[in-house]
Amino acid sequence: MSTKDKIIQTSIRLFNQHGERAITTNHIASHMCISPGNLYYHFKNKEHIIRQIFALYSEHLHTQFKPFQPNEDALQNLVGYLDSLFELMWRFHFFYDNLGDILARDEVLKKDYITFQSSLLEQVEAVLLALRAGNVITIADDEVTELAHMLKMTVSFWTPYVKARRLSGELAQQDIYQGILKVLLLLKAYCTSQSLSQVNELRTKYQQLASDRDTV
Amino acid sequence: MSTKDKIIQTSIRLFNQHGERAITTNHIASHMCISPGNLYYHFKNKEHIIRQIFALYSEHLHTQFKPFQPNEDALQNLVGYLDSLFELMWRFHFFYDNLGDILARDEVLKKDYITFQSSLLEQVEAVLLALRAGNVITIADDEVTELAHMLKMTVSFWTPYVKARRLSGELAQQDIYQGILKVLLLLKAYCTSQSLSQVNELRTKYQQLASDRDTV
DNA sequence: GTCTATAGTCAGATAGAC
DNA sequence: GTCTATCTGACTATAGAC
Repeated sequence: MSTKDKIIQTSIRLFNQHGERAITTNHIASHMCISPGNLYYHFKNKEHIIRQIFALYSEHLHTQFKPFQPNEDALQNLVGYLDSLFELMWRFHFFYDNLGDILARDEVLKKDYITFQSSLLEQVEAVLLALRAGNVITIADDEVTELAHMLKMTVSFWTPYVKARRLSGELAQQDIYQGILKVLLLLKAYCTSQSLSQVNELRTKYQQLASDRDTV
Repeated sequence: MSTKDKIIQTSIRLFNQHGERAITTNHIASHMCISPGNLYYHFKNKEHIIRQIFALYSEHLHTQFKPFQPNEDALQNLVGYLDSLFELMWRFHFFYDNLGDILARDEVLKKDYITFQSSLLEQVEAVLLALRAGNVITIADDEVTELAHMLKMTVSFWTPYVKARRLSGELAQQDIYQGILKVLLLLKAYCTSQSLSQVNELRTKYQQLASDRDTV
């Protein structure tokens, strides 16, 4: 792996562990056993490191989330979608721990973020409409956007919500499953009578995956 | 107003406007036209200012949220509860913009926060049970806690969610009403057939209050 | 209680040798 | 590409006069 890539990977790990604000460029360099000067050879400054991480984040999201194929099972597609989404939240949750602060310091990143979130909203709306077309949920047109926002907010802020409620900040895989359960809770309210039992089975599955802890 | 109180009020205002990280003790002092030395006469450091603000926040929450009286209209009580909650979120939203960071820097505050959130969760659960007792909602016992978490998360992170999606960070009263609508969306899914029309009326009311903008 | 002046600290970033 | 050495700037906090 190139030094540049190592800087990115180390930064992601340290940011997630200790928070973006607590980790300085010196910390990143010393964790990699390189000099601060070397780090600055590869990146103009800390903002540029974060921009690069954000690029990975949005790239991952765009490659993972293909639109549903009409002939596929809508519910099964949803499960894959959720898993990828929360995998992403797991890898980049530091970003949402400090979202306001990170965006306030970098106008360029903020613009990219807003653009990206707009397109993400449309994707989520498309998923909801596909679920409706597949008879998985029933939802009025004028509630689609509102539910999409709720889903997006839940996925974004679930990890900060969990982390804030425990003393040692470390996140576990189980916490992510709890978040998936919250998404399913949101969807459950819109399920058709045919899909309700399937969604309940899904919830049971994730409850088992999450059950190593008694949190939440 | 005492200098000490003015420091608190000015801090809240500046934190909400520009973010807690961006505002230094020097900013606070110079905005009040007092010296940094004077500020440090009244507060040991910035952490202590934030602790004091958190004390106001939790005090407000505890005084505003009386338990329901059994003979009162449960739905009407809920509306008052929501208004107070979002008033609080309006006044202290800077806290949730940077929650992870603020708590990571102050162990004492973090412990207080966790304790407070625990008791808040119980309050929300009590409200849900009261709504069920008042035939406003139907909900299974094992979903009460999960829904309470969703409500709490929504109220906490609605403002950061909104702020992150616009370039000028200023929040408007309408944004708060959009948040109330999200809470009502969550509850609507659990409404009884008797209460559904009332909740829909409530949603219409808040939609009008929020309609000066086309956001969300 | 309030001021001025300043010490201490540290993150962010650069210059120039190798 | 990488290092050492160093600088700048900003923020926190204190000392001592008024």
